[in-house]
Amino acid sequence: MATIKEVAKKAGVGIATVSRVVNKSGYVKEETRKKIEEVIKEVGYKPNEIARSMLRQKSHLVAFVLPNNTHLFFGELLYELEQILFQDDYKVMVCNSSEDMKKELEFINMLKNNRVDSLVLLTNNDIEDQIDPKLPIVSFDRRLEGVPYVASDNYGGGQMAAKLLLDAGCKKFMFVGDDAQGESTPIKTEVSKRRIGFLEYLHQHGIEEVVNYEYHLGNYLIKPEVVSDLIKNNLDVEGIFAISDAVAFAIIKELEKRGKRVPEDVKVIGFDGGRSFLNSGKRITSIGQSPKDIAKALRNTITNLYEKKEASNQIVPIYYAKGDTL
Amino acid sequence: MATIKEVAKKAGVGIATVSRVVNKSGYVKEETRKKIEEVIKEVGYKPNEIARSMLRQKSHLVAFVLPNNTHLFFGELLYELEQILFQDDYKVMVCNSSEDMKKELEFINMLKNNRVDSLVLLTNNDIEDQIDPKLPIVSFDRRLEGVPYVASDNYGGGQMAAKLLLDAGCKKFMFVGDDAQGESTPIKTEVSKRRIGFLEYLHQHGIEEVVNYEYHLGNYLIKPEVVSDLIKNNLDVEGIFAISDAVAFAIIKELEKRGKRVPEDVKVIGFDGGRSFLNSGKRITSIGQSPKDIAKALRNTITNLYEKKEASNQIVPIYYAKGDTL
DNA sequence: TTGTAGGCGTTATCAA
DNA sequence: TTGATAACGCCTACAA
Repeated sequence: MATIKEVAKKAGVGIATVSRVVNKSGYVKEETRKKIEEVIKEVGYKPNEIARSMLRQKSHLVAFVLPNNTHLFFGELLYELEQILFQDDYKVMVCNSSEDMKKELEFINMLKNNRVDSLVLLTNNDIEDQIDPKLPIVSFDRRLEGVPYVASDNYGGGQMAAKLLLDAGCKKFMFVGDDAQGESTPIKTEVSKRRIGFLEYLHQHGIEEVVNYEYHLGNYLIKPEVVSDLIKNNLDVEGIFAISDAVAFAIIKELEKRGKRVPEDVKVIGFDGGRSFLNSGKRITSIGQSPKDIAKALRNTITNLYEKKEASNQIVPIYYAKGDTL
Repeated sequence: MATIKEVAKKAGVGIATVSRVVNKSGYVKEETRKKIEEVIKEVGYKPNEIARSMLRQKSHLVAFVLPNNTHLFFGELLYELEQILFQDDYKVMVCNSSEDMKKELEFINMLKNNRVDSLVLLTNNDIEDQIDPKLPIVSFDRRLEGVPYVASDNYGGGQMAAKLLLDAGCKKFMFVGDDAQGESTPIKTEVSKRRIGFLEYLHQHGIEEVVNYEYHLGNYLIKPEVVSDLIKNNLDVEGIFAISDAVAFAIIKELEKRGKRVPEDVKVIGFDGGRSFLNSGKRITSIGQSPKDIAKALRNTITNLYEKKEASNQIVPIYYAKGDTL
């Protein structure tokens, strides 16, 4: 790779002049510019971004630490984030933690060394006290002391689900989720607010008794046996809100296996937007999160953090994704 | 961020000594080492990887240019590649081109500037003559003049599909794919070999007449009308090989809509491994590609390219992914 | 309008 | 055993 020095020598000028041409800064005689541009084209010179990074103390790199980019919603988020940051000339490093906290910390460390401009963190681990709030971290769907965050309007989504089921005439309700609120871990992700919004809305509308099923967090999967038992023991439920489309899907399958019709006998609402299960025949009615809007919010938060040195949190609106299960 | 200089000053030594401690190179008196290590911990010093990159002329960065990381198979490949390169301390930059050739070229350019150690390219565009073979590029499922490549054994996969359908007793066959061999574009991706392997195997076994349907490439999607017409006009076909699970899925749905039973009346084989359609009720029988093995092959090719300065191509074995449609 | 020189944070070489 | 010092490639005062 040609360097600025070689270009300068070949053009018979000083490196500063070449730099001026490359960066279109300062005055350069037209003739000199022409000459230099010729040489640049000839040798295929491109400024070395690493050297620039060092000088500017800015790498134009953003890291995205997430559990797994093959999870559809996370993948979408990665995609949109990359797309939007591309416009600002940022590159995105993917960092799959596979939910492993040790790996998350390793990433955070590596990134510190790499002087990444910003790190977007998506984690469910008990990592809070290991994070230095001075690092340029932005968290998604999770509040961490001193770290700016972006989250979907999970609470509003829970309320919306409750309202929809209520308006559809349901009398008996159930929530199913793995947000692990409470006992097993001290973690409280923003996702828990789906449950809270749902329950509170129902309470406010006179519904006291709601089946609230909470299973252990892990890989975003729910075990078939668990679903089976759950449905078997609650065959009188008419409206179900599941914490994700994946859980909703599992529930619907089980309901149908037991002879219940969806949505005639039981109505089911998922969360994420229903895009994951387009192949399942039935489109899941869902509370949608927009990866694109979230990506935009993340971009803004990153920019704020970097340019204005101030934290700014953002709640991204959710939307009603009509499907066939309500 | 503390620098080596600050550490040196604080420890009352020269920077070279600190460097020796950090890199465990050269001799350092035990006492000095202790002192320096203390200071390092105290100020939280981490060597700046950017400065190191500049000196070493190596960035420890690999870029993966692909159409879209939300496409399941590509997402899996990204995931596995990231996992495997993580072991070697490489970071992976995602570069979604959205099939846009201009963007692909922009990425390649950016990466040149960023002195990325290697770039994995996955493209279906007519990009061949715009690529400088001197760049550290590794191509997946596509041969480009002078560029080392990794590909699945697409030809073998086509043969395997043919054998399976033949062994299952099918008499009349069809291939459906968007590999766009021929007319509309000069591109010939490795994926075309699925078709070729399939057809050649059948010919070799005395089957002359095979319905060979080729639709236009674009977004890896097949239009419902196209599938509908296709099936309507070929209701006597008994064995179908689709270029991807997505196409296979569309075909199966259409077949069932028209009262054909799968696999009783018509047998269908897809390509990719059937993982994308686990929710569709029926598991698609498929020729599987292993993202993990491909990632390993890519890693090896990258390493070869970098360390031995020589190109080495690799064909990754496919496997039989048994499902319900054969 | 142009060139020289200093510095970004490291590592490696060479004296001391 | 240790410490200056010269790179790595670039940008930006400051001088000329």
